[in-house]
Amino acid sequence: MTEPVYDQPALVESEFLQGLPAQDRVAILGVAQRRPVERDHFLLRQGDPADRVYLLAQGRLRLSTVTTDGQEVIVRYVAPGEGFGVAAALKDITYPVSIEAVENSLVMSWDRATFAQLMERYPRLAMQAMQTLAFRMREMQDRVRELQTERVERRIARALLRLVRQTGRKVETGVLIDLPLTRQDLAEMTGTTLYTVSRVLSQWEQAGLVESGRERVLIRAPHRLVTIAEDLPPQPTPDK
Amino acid sequence: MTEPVYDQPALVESEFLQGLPAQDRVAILGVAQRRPVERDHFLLRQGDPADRVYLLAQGRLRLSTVTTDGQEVIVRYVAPGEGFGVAAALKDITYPVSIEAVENSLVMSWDRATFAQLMERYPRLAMQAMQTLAFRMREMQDRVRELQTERVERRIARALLRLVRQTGRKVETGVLIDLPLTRQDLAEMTGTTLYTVSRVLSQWEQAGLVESGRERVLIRAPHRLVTIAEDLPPQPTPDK
DNA sequence: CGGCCAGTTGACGTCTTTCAACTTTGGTGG
DNA sequence: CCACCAAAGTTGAAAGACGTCAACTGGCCG
Repeated sequence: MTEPVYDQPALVESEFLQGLPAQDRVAILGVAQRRPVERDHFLLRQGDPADRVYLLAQGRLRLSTVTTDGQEVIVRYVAPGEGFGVAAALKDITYPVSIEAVENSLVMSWDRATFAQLMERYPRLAMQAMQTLAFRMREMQDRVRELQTERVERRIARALLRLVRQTGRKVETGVLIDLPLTRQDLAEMTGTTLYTVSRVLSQWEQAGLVESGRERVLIRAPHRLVTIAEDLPPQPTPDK
Repeated sequence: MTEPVYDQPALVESEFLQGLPAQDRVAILGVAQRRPVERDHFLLRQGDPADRVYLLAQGRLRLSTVTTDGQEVIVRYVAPGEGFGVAAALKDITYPVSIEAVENSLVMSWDRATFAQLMERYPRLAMQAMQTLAFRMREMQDRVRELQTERVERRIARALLRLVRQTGRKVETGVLIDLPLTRQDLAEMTGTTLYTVSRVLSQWEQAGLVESGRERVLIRAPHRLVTIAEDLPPQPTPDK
């Protein structure tokens, strides 16, 4: 994992470098700093000076904040090809999240000044950064709406479906969320407790919706999960 | 309110035009469309095609979404000098929020293509737009954290303090939130019900913290509200 | 003057958390 | 290779925060 990084599919198809000709992509990636981060290690901690813009080349990261009284909140998982730290490097003095690798990962990064120059030189890059920010903004807004209006069960369903989209891997019996994922993690994503997550998953397991074990969730019936997430009429039983 | 708009303090100090020389500001504002929106009227509705970028010159707006089952969520209030619709016009086909004037207002706007040209011509404008997005992003993240980890009372305290910062007006007995604000509005900002808001405000009124009436909230002891919002040691409780 | 809208408050229900005790799983070292 | 241990998960019971429903008050405006 040392040489051929520039033409990895994750980087070529990356939202981050979208719309840029191959030669510009190479130029931009060429001046990036590269750094491997091992599983369970932190790339940086909440409160560190926000001086770099990042792009994930390989692996998987988790961004989380911890409140003053110690409660953790998972802000999001980062997949290969996604940028992160853009907003912070642009606006803040320190990063508002801690960043941990949940798989062995490789991150590319530019310091703030370099990235500013790059954006100036490649306006397309600036445009992309902006669109990404706009997109994340929208996601956050949706999450606020969810938290304000929806019950726990539905929020968990949505969280799982998001994970399926981002890191789902098809297997014979369904879609596996290809990530070590504890009850606690799900709780921190949805604003509930690990106990409630455990109860909900148990119930779904009974119903044949999912199959879950230690740090592992397999979705057996994604469409039924969707009906829970969207409050559609209960599929198999058309009574009422 | 028809002629001298360009040099209004709200526009000069606007985050939106920050860092631009006066003559560029005039140029940018010069090509803007201007439109008054009367109190209780909608500038646009959730689902309308997102084709314009806006800047509020005067008045006050409320951005809100309504869920499929009819529950409303207030995303934020907009004060003079603030831009809005930037993320949507950049990324989406339709606006994700409805925008209503809570006071008689005047909005400036540019269509998407014009705004793109302006950003190209005045890179500083693009930079500002980006920083604003980054800032909003951070706010949203904070709100998610709040919703996930804090009790209703504290969320209401925080919401009021935010409103104080944005639209507080000093009067003899405290700080008045200078906006028609119902219990329902506060509930939609904090993810609770108007009943709970009413109970909390009543309780605070008993304690001499606030004074509230129909569509009106006056903060008598902001510092004590802060202790509720931040969970500081339960402050030396003076008599009263 | 009547109707309407915002607000208040009690009673009650329920979703979710909290606490505690327990089981299961998987990695590690003897 | 197996036993052990810590971490992850499960589940019952009880408490509590908050939502829901209903009845009521009060101010405002046509």
